[in-house]
Amino acid sequence: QTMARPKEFDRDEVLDRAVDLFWRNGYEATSMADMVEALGIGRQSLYDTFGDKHALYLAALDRYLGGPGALGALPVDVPVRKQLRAIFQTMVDRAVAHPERGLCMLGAAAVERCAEDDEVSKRFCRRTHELEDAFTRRLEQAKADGEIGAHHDPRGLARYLVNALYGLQLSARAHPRHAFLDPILDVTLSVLG
Amino acid sequence: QTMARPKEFDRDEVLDRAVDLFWRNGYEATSMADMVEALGIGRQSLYDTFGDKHALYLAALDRYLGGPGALGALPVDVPVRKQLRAIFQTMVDRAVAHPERGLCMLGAAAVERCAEDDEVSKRFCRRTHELEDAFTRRLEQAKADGEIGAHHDPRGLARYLVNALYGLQLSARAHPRHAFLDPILDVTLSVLG
DNA sequence: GTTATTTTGGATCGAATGGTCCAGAATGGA
DNA sequence: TCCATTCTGGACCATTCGATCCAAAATAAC
Repeated sequence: QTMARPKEFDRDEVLDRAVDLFWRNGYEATSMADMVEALGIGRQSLYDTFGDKHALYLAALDRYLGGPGALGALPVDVPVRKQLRAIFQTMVDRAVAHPERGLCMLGAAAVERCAEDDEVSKRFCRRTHELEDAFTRRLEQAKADGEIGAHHDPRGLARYLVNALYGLQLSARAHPRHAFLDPILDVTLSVLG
Repeated sequence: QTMARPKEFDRDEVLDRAVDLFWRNGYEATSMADMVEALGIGRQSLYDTFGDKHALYLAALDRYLGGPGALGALPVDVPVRKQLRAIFQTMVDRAVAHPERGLCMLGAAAVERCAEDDEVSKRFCRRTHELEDAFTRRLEQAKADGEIGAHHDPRGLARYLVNALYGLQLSARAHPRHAFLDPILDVTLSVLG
């Protein structure tokens, strides 16, 4: 077989720009014309590479989930309070640094499209679960190590933390400033005692 | 002047249906054709009464804010813990009862349109402030009454509560079930001591 | 060099969009 | 009764949407 003409663009590079655009403007508000312009590739190349708009959106969402939205590891050799504080602080820092895009592309996707898009819904539920499980495991370890009191319920605590993290998504949109968001973290993490 | 032919529909009734549609599908995903069909009035009547789509959206949003999304009073003669628990529980109950529409129309509006719509942004910031102030005032009173410990910071606590409330918006979308959401409330409210 | 295959981007498609026009129906005042 | 005014709903408009077509350019295998 012949290899013919090679692509003139890098797929992942283009996808990153698509992530940025969808992240900032959402699905419906982003037209394929906007995409062609922002991606800097031809219309036909775009359709050939990614399929239709919906497929491009899912590809961008998955790229986000494996990149900026990736689930960091939770090593057990770090004090749990410091660790959780760092995770939350990172989220706040990102929200303050990029107020124009929401805190989390997946969260925005869930709000906009969960009702009409099972693929988005599936990813959102899956990621919510992963997040909850990661927190739960870490908190169980912390409980076993005596880092947190024995009266704590790791699973409930984990859900609580995920909920707080989700709350930051909206709080950050109202006030993307450290002076507003940091005190929320203090109270949120104070339940660990 | 003559009065001519009276309208055949009730403005608020129609607006309620518009709220329901925008609430469920968002702004971009709702077409004016959908609106005409769902509202049961003629296209021209719709435009004559509310102006264009954007104006209709803002009218619906304001109707929501004065109706289902209205800020309840926070009387000081009710135990503050029971009061807050009731507020949060009401939100959860509503989310469980209507999983197809998000927890709060304003929250969805903020996520979808804040970046490109100053009017929406303004309403979201204003309401966030109102909510925070209402909680703050109630918590200050509770502190003065000795209902909560003297070490608490009412303002920080209020922001924390608003953040938790916002978090429910997303948590409820992932799992609109009491078994999942109720434990979150327990932990959230446990910071009051 | 020739050829087969692929990329590329402009042209273009039908459908859907938000919005307007207009003729006719319905009403209250004279 | 007649008229002025308003409401109503179908027809209609220009634009934009997502998506496709097609001819020209570019490349690897032969």
